[in-house]
Amino acid sequence: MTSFYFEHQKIFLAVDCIIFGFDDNKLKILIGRRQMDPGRGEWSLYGGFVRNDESIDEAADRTLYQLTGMRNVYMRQVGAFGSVKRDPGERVVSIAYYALINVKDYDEHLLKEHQVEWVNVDEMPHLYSDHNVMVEKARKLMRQKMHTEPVGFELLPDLFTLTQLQRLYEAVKGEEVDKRNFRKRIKDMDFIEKTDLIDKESSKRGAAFYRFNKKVYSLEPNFKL
Amino acid sequence: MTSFYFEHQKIFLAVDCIIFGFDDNKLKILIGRRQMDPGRGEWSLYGGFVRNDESIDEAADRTLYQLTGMRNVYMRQVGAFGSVKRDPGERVVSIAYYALINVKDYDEHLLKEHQVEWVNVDEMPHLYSDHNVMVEKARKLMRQKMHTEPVGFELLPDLFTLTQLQRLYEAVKGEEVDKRNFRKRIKDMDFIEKTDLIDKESSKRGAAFYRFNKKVYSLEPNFKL
DNA sequence: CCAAAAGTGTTCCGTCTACACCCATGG
DNA sequence: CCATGGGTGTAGACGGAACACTTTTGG
Repeated sequence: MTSFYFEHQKIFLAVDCIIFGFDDNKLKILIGRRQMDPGRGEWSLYGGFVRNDESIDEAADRTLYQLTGMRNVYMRQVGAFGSVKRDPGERVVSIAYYALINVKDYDEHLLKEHQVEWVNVDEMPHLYSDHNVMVEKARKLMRQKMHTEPVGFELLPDLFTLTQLQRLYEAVKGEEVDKRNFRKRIKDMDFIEKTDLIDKESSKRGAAFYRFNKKVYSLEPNFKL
Repeated sequence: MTSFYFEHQKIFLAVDCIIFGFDDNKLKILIGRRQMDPGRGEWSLYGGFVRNDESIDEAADRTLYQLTGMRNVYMRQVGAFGSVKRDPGERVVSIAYYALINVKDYDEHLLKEHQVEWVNVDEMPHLYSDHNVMVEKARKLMRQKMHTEPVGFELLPDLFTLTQLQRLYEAVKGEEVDKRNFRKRIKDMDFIEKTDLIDKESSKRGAAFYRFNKKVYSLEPNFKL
């Protein structure tokens, strides 16, 4: 009965990760020098092959874990990329995923171990194969998501100041936003809670730390920025 | 050198098509009874396997051509679906695509030949495997697209009346829209051109036929509905 | 003559945008 | 004492939503 399948061809299936981080008021992506042929030495996204005993989402999670040691990271599929000649070696179809992580959670040692670096999204070098296309599509999807769902907090520490949050949105949009209008919108969202804690790092006066309250959000999910 | 690849596993890769049509003021999808095991007899999207010598987009085009005999159809990727057990027979990862076609261009004979039917999107039966999930995601993406890019015309004849266009948007949104506001927005878009032709079919008075002018649109692509 | 769809503007309201000054503190 | 970032309200512009009547003609 299953012989039906075997008229057909199997194909290598990979995942590639576009890992976003936010640091120094800039949106960044984790990329590295490819350590294998073909394309050895070229800038590249981090990726891996999909195994037969795991879903594609699991393959993405596993690949991200290999690189960052992090689990339960916010990841979303960007899409499948399947030109015949996209990989110079073999025919490989790749499914791109983007991930949002807090740069501070990332173990610095791993940067060197895996030969990867945080690179500003606006200064992306030429990447291996079709990876630049993946990055652009990921940015587009992520930007959309950021304005309709509270996913930006994945890129920040648990405690953040409103200025940090604003800078994040500016980095994602690629343009400055008005401070008062921004804070007005924040006030309308009860799930962005002011804490008693004060950040003394970034200013002399000190800025209130805020926190995203997931439970409050789930009661009335109305996010708009 | 390429031996690097062969540590890894190959996987069956398929495409599934969500084919949208607009008829009788309803948004419809072309589905059929599965004619093969596993799942024989269940409602299902039309699909096919990706070959090693074609891109995934080409596989989608080819699959659509097999079913409809149509080329150069508007198609967009919905995403990859890759649970381990999504196909009861073998491990198959599938990439879903949605297509927009004009129902009138579709050869009725092919309906019977391939055992497929136009089914109202709001009355979708249970479909094989994860096909219902694919359909929902396709609807969501298509709805978004319809409001920001002039793709609705793919679902209509070359000549259409404003009422037809409005009914289409109502079907996609799932709610009625105001006739005057709708027509006001149309007037702002120079690439939706009134012709001298009159439709006498749908009303006694007769309604002006309009046409989408692709060239005018490309000069100043500002679509919003 | 009437049912059925085509066609046409104005007002209101809520939302978004622009905009400037005082505060607190570390150095 | 001053440089630096934190924090706050209002007015005007704009865009979207609501809304009703006249026209044409086939049957």
